[in-house]
Amino acid sequence: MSDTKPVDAHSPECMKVSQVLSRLGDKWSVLVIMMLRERSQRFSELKRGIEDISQRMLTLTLRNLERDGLVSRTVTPSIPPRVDYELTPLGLSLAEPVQALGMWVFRNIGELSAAQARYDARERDHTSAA
Amino acid sequence: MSDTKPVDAHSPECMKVSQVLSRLGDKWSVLVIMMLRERSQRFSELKRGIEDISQRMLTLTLRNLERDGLVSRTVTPSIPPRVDYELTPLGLSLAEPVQALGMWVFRNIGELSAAQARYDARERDHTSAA
DNA sequence: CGGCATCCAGTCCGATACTG
DNA sequence: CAGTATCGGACTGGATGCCG
Repeated sequence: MSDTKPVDAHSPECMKVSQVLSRLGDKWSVLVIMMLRERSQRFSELKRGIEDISQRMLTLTLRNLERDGLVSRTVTPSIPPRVDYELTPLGLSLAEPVQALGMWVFRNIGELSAAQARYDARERDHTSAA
Repeated sequence: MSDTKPVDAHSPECMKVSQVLSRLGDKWSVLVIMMLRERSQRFSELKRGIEDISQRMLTLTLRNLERDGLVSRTVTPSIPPRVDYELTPLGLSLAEPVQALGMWVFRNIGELSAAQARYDARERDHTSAA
């Protein structure tokens, strides 16, 4: 890219980037993507895999991902019904940069936590030094 | 990479990843990071650069980034006061994977929009076919 | 100029209950 | 098993006004 003048926050492109970023930033999307990266899974597998996600939020998250074309939904009309979710090629390709970001965080957890601790400590000083 | 068993959603690492992701997912953080990627900037430069950000949100966003050690804040006690913000090395290194993600979105805007349009069209059918 | 405090609307998300 | 509907609390983000 090498955009020398980088941010035109109003271009449709930037809007889309924000949009995707806020999807990824929601509470569960990335977790779901990461779970599906390995293999397609049923609704209840995902639910168990993530544990403290509510049924409602899992449904909503999957719908959103589906809408973005990142996840596909396959209904098998048996009894009981069975629904499998899997990453589309698009979703799979997204998983890569997401993973890269995850690795960055992983590498820098220490720095991050230290910075936060420092900041909070300074905060406390200011507040208590009244 | 090549983690065969990827998601332990309850590990402190994953919590941190989520945390950072939701910071990036908030409305303005990425925009600010991208603006600072080029050069350090004053509060009002950032404000003008992003335009429809409110003063309040710019302040909050910067505080959060500062807390995470991604941005440093330099006060010059002149009159009128002057405050410069710049990416720390940590923030700069974060900008890379973020940029990668941005590029992914950029490359896939078409797919994304198409998928959304398709989904929404199907939605409308279902709803109107009542 | 930079920033905090207040107030308020909109949204997100969890708990619960019900359906095919 | 998978999903929808409803409600209520918490949080996010915008507008405004005041302060150093």
